[in-house]
Amino acid sequence: MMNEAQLAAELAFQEGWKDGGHEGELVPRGPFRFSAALAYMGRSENECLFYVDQDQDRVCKWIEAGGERVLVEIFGGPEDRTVRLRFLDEAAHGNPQARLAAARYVWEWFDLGTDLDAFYRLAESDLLLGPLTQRFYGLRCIGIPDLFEALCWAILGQQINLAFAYTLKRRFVESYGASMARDGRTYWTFPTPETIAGLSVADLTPLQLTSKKAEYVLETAARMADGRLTKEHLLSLANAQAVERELTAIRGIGPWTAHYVMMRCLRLPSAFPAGDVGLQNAVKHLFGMDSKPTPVELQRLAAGWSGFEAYATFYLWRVLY
DNA sequence: TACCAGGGTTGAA
DNA sequence: TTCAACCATGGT
Repeated sequence: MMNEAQLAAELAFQEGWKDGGHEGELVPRGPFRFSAALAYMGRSENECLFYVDQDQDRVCKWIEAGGERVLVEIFGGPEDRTVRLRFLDEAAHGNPQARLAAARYVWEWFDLGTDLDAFYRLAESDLLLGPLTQRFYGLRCIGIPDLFEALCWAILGQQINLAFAYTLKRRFVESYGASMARDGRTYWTFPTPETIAGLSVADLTPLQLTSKKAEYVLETAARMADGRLTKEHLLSLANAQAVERELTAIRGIGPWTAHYVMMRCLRLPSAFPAGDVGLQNAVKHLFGMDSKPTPVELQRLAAGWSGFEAYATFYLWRVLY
């Protein structure tokens, strides 16, 4: 069952998606620049779940969605303001279902259903955010639509630098994900909860996960594999507090991880990883402070961002990463 | 070589 | 309820 917000989101997608057979176009709501998305996506050379082409004008991904796997090339439309998809599998050309699933995935991934104007209006009078919305105009909060992938990525990235987090993800994906070779490239999909749930700590520690992280990932996989934890259930909860409670009840998922996933997967606008080191460093940098702001100081700043904390966080991160 | 990194759990006070 | 100790390992 969809709630009201989910229904509105679905209608916006259907309005925005123009299926043209072997190609298609997504028309976002409100301000958007494809190049801003791509600049963010190309930040790590070590990304293993999609390719950003060297001339930086397109991204290719083997998308797994709605029971379909589709190889898609994603590039900018007229004036950088829409997203165009090219389906590289001939099978997809005769399969509207697969094209729809892939388009829906990209719509969510790029957060094309959010009207940024509301965020920009709020940022106008904000000392910190105002300049950022001009600098990164049209940037969407690039997400992680798959819940298991989002949770694993957040857990893997706990308390380590981003470069090493990417290395861990690559090892994890290349050890237990599915792959397909095409045009000299290997495309990977993220491991399924079912696959990971069948492993033990000893299978994961050789990848350089700490044994704690291995336990956390296995526990998360087990819960998703047997249906105790689903994205649909989390989305059906009444409010962000309830989602946070549900997530932090899982060993290895604290407030930071919960809010990170609420922000990048569940798309809750008020998600806010207040203890995040990157967030603290961004504020320190922008204000020219001698030391990082405390979580309390950060919360005070964020009081003016009510309802847009997630976007504020993403724009602040963009300053450093 | 220290110190830090897009944290979390545990157990004592 | 709060807080320090501990976890462990690559990057700089």
